[in-house]
Amino acid sequence: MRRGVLAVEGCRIERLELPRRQDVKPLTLEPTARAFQRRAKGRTIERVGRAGKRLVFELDGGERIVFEPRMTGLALLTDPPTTKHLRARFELSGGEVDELLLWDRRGLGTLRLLDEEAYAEAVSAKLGPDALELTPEDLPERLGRSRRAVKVALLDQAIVAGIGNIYAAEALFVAKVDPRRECSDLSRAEWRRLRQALLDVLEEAIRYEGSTLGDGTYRNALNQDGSYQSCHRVYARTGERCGRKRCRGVVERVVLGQRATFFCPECQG
DNA sequence: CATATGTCCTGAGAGC
DNA sequence: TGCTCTCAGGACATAT
Repeated sequence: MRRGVLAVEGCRIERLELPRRQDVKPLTLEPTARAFQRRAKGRTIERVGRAGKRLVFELDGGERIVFEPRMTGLALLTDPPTTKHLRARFELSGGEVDELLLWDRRGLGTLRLLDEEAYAEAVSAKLGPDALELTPEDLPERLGRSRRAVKVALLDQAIVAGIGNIYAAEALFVAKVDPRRECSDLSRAEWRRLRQALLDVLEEAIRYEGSTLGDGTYRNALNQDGSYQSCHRVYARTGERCGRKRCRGVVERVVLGQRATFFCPECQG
């Protein structure tokens, strides 16, 4: 998502529109709309960064705009999937593109404008190391004594930042680790495999521009489908044969920590 | 302190 | 057709 909107770097925010409709709940904003618009206006977006799953627009002057898309939020440079769920429109000047749109069907996402202190407190301090920069020691150090199911722990952003439900399931499959296993039961070798699987799966998914599921949730910044869904080994493949050579298993679905979890009970020991 | 659960919101698809 | 039910790239407040 970050790569798709890199073109807004160097752009100046001329105006921020926050469309409101009575048939959808307004975007969760901090601070309030007027203050947000006033503080954003005239600022230049110096850099587009990322904090786990959040998109971070670093402004001149040190403030940051943080977009947290949750399930169905998108950042776009072109027309969104529907106009009904357009949540914000930044009118830009002086750069490669002239607008940045934030769209969110379910509206669970948030948009915040934070000074450096608030950012450190409300964002940085709440996130563990980034999943793409995990060291071999991070997982065993942070989870080695936890009694939680390993899949639930991987989704905890304070442990590791950036892992979502699809990629937790896929990485556990690649690493041959049962998602239901208690963290404290995993061996060093399993933690090592899991780290490598997370890096591989996430990097591959980024190259494929994410997973567009059946309801068309995730799209890239140009409102095009991602293609990683065709690479899913277990996610949403309940009842299908495990793709691993010589494995006779069938993909199962269980619920762990309120989230659907897919795995092969045969080869994920 | 660590871990579990309910809740926020909208729309698609299944089943009757 | 129209209804109800379940489910969904997530995170947080609150309870235990």
